[in-house]
Amino acid sequence: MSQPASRSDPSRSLALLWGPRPQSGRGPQSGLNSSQIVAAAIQIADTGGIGAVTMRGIADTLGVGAMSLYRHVPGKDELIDLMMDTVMGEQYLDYTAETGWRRQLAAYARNALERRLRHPWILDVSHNRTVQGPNWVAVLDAVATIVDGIGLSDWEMAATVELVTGYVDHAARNEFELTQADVADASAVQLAWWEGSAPAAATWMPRGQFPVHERMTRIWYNQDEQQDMFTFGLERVLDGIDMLVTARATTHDE
Amino acid sequence: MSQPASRSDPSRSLALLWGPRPQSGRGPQSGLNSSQIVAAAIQIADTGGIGAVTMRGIADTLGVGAMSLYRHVPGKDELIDLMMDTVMGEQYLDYTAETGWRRQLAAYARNALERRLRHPWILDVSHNRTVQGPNWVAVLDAVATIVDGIGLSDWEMAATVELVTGYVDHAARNEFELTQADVADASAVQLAWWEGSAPAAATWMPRGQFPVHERMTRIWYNQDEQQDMFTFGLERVLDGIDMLVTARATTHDE
DNA sequence: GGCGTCGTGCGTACGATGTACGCAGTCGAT
DNA sequence: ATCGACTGCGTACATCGTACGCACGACGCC
Repeated sequence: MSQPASRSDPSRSLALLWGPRPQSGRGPQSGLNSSQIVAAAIQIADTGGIGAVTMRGIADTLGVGAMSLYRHVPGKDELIDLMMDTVMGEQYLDYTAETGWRRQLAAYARNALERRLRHPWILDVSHNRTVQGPNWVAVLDAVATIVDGIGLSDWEMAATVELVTGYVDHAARNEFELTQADVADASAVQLAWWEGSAPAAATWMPRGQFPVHERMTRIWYNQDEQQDMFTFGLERVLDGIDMLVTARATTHDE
Repeated sequence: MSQPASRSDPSRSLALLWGPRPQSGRGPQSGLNSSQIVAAAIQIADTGGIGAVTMRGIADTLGVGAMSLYRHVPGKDELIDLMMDTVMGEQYLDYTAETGWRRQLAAYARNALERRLRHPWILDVSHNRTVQGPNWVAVLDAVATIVDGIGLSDWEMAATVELVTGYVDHAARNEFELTQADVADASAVQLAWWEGSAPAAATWMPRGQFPVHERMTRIWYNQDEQQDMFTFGLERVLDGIDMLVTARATTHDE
């Protein structure tokens, strides 16, 4: 994929995401379409991460030639935009079963976390790609609807949605990292270093120099803590929003 | 750089980050060292993003051959670990000039935001790299020290630090994105689409289908709003933490 | 039916990137 | 002086995205 240096024309992605599906013309009937390509790409990403997604790999999975993909998807950038919007389609949109904005936001957050953990490569797709397709927009609209009418200004609503979605991304990232074998390995190595149990640790580790950090390290590197940490952080964020909403209601009452 | 698929042995990075600098031996005196390589890499990244950092590019900048870099840095993964820790060294560590944990956390957050905006490529380095060097650990220790002794358990402290640092990452990402020409371009295109002013918009855009999202879009895509949004979000987070700290103090008083 | 054009699949080739391997030369220890 | 450690780096290779153009099938027009 293109690194965060530059990317292709966003109009190409927008046309793909929102435009009508191309109708068959005078040429031979195609045995391939963009949905199949996107699905294969998602499957590969789910298994091996975003880095494992190559045009050749997708072509192999589909049993076609690599270059034939380009008849249906203009480029890899566009393909990734399509992938992102496709998985966005898995996001639950209706939270009215929960009463009150707070419960609804919490439900959204948990659902969003699940989806990220099911497709953790989402977290590794550069955020330089803000081309939003129908599913993505629907999700944002659903979240924004939760905080609509609770007494916040449009600006505050926009900032609140951003705060919550950003929190989910961050939390998912942390939780996912510790499930990765190589990251778990790195964490284990570092934890061992800090605890002085690694062979070379005694040579270099400045034990005692970062006392608070040492106390925190055992918690940060413990995979079993992450679920509770998600809840902790979410409650803090919701508490903060709650204070604002309450202040708004109080001001409004006067 | 290696995509989030797998990465090199973390011990190599740890040894580089924490171990002693290699002493000159019997060979010719080297005109090159890892610090120069890291500095050149950071300069390239600051200018063109993390994607612009290539071993050949670094070698060109330093006027040496690409392969000679490998005498000093085992691989690109390790180089990036070094880069990360080096810029971490720019983070201010002493916030005692501010009174109270809340002001101190806010000061840390602002300083951390600045650093990220100065080196935005940080945000694009995969978080699969959790190998922490001396500077990184010092930063975490400093933040953790701010919340030490305010009545939270170790676990709560760890979660609080995670919440705040995650918030800064997310806020920086949003703020930085909108300064990027290509992202600004994508945003402008999309905003035009949503406002119906783009040439092809009338054909495909489902105007009216996502009413709340449409109201939010103008705010989200407006670069001038981001600074205020950072403050908004930070205050909400700090409010949430404050509620907990207050609750702890109240419980303690009883 | 024949011809021309559109549309599909895809092989070849190329630029870009990380890095394994090994050569040539310098330096220090014996 | 010799040998081994150490440095710089050229060559080559694997991998990856994709430009270009060939071959063939399908459709519309005459």
